[in-house]
Amino acid sequence: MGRPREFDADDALQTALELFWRKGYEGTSITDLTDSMGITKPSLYGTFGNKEELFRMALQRYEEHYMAFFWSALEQPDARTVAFDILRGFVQAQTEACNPGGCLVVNAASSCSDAALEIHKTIVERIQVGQKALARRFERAKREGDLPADSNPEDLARFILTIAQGTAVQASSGAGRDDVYRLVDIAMKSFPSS
Amino acid sequence: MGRPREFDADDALQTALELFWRKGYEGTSITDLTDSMGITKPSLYGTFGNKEELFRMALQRYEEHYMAFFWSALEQPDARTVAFDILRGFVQAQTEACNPGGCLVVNAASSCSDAALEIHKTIVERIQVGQKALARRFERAKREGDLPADSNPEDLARFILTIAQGTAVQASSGAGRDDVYRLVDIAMKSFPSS
DNA sequence: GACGTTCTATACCGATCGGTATAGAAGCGG
DNA sequence: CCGCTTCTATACCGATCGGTATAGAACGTC
Repeated sequence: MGRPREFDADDALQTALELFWRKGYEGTSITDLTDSMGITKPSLYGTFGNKEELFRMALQRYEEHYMAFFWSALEQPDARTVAFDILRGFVQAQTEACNPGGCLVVNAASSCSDAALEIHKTIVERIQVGQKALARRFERAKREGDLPADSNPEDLARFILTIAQGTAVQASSGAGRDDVYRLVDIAMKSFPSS
Repeated sequence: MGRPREFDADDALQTALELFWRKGYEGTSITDLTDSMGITKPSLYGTFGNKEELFRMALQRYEEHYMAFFWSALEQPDARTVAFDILRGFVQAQTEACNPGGCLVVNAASSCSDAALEIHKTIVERIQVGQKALARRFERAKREGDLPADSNPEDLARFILTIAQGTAVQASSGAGRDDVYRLVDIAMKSFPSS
């Protein structure tokens, strides 16, 4: 009942996601958003609440649409394949020509004026969730004899995600995909096997 | 001649540097700056020009005071020591208790509203300068037989700086110094020797 | 076709953004 | 003490920030 909205909320959210991805949370203004989404401010606030809620929805969409590879990589049979798939997945997302460069999470992790403290906390928390999940996967690998008995799963998880975060900065700075792929190959030499 | 200024410009610049370091370029407002520096806006503009010039001066001071280890590391005798010293130096600066977390350059590299495009360009350029210098050092090492003949100096330089950028994100996210030191040790396993 | 509901358009809100005009206070050489 | 210069304090500038009040337009229901 009532007047139907004249825009597709999903399309609009996707547009917002891309803006936040490219310009960060604080670097993206409401006017930027409404202009690109092709809607007016009351429509934005009526549909998405406010800027912070909109960002959180965009973040969730980002994880679902662009970070899905992470959770499927965890299901790979051996630790080395898990690590390699994760790194390749990150690089692919960060350097896709049709995507903004870098990583929405890493870009947002650095923007931290006092007003955006809550956003920053959320971002850090999302990173921790991924890191913990990867560490648990590596613990399992260690139990299964898939990683050496003297290896430290937490350290390895931190290592892999640090590489991913570093490549995000590289991608934001204009590094090419092939450059970063070779970098992943170098990093993987550190990864213990069997 | 004329009335002498009532504050120490160097102290004020240091304060500005720490603010930019912690909150990024756009996350730091003029009011934040004047409050922390203990001076008024006309004094700030009279002494430092404007916000962008102040940031550039802070950036220069940052490189001189906190990134000096980079250039002295380049003078180490072998490539492996160069790489290791650079990584340890970055981690030390990024996790020093009396410093803000992370890296001023990396934090600023991600904040990119339309208004800060020039700052972003400068930041990317500073990263490239360091990366090129390191690549040249590795080229020399290759000529000197210090690195394998089939190694790629540019890729190795990118690898080292990617680790440094990744650890900056980790440090901004609250990782401890020892955690990151162990991470450097893992990364260094990838580094070719002799 | 009137009604209640939901969306849209315009115009506006106080607060803050980076930056500055103006006037007075503090030092110098004469 | 006097200019002259330089810094400081207050008060202000237009623009933009995130967010909203109000009125009208577009639907389904009765």
